[in-house]
Amino acid sequence: MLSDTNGSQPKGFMSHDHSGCVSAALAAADKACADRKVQFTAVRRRTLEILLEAHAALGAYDVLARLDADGFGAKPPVAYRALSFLVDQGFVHRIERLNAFVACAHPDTVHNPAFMICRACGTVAEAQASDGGLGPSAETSGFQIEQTVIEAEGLCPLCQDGTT
Amino acid sequence: MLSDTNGSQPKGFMSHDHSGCVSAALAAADKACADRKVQFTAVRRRTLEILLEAHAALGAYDVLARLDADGFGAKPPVAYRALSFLVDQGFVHRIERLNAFVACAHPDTVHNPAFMICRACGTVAEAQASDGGLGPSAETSGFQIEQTVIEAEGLCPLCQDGTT
DNA sequence: CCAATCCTGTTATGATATAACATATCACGG
DNA sequence: CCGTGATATGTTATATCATAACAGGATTGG
Repeated sequence: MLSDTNGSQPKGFMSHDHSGCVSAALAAADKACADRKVQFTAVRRRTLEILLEAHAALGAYDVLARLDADGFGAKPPVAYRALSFLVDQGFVHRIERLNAFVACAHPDTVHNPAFMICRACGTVAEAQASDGGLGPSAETSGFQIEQTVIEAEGLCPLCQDGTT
Repeated sequence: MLSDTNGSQPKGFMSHDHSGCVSAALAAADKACADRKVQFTAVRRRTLEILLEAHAALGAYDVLARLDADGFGAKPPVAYRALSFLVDQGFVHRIERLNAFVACAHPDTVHNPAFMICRACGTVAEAQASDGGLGPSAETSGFQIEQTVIEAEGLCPLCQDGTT
């Protein structure tokens, strides 16, 4: 199960002061939605906030439990729809490997995200991606790449000690 | 469903003579298992054969249905165990994006696979991967990469015409 | 040929995700 | 300010993907 509720998780893999970054990210999302004329409704805003606070990848049902606790609906579509909106807007990324969602670390810039997933502690760090070396193969075969998922699994610096 | 004993399914995205490649791959797996002293049992062999014949990514339950039809067990663990063995041995890859499995296109060489997935026809082509450009980020942060999933989604050459 | 190990198949359940529908809210032109 | 079409919410129900735990059977190696 993916869950993590405390308020000071590593970012990248370095600990950092996390106090202001939730509200900053929310404000940025507010602005982006206004610009794009899409509705940043209460569930959506709260869903993003949940992911920002967790500062970790959460499963849809983890998010759902929190939304439920806050008085939003308790049924899966409530969470999936909000998450899907946030992913579409680029505020959140889906981690295929974990069937989980994580708040975007660089919501303001267009980017092709890649992730490093610690198999011991579950922390997910976002990095800038390349095309995964697929460019040449794609060109040779005529495949038209629209999106590339890049997810590395391994051990984060903090887990390289005792952990197997 | 053994519909594809004919000789022209796409490989990569180019059609190719596919007639001998199933038995060749099975023979290679036979040998590899003998070398490694692991049991290449009937379910496992048939599971690999199913994926080779399909020459496409199949879900675990698709594989299971075929195994069932062949008189092997009909319950999920039967398929998941065989698939998990084949993945461990490197004969099959899991496509995270599709929750599906595909026979390895280069079973004899150690490789870091990457995939191109056509969103129109579902065909999956295997290519050689890089680390997805994560090397620098990983080094900076001290993350120790063990494995990288690289899956590109887009349109294969055959689907770039009328298809949405 | 016995025992340890590995493999198979089962029951049962858990975890993830979406379809389809009814109601509510919003955005905006009239 | 009100109607109307588009959008969002919440529900029921169900689909899809995956594994834990156990009993019995096959293999292998002494």
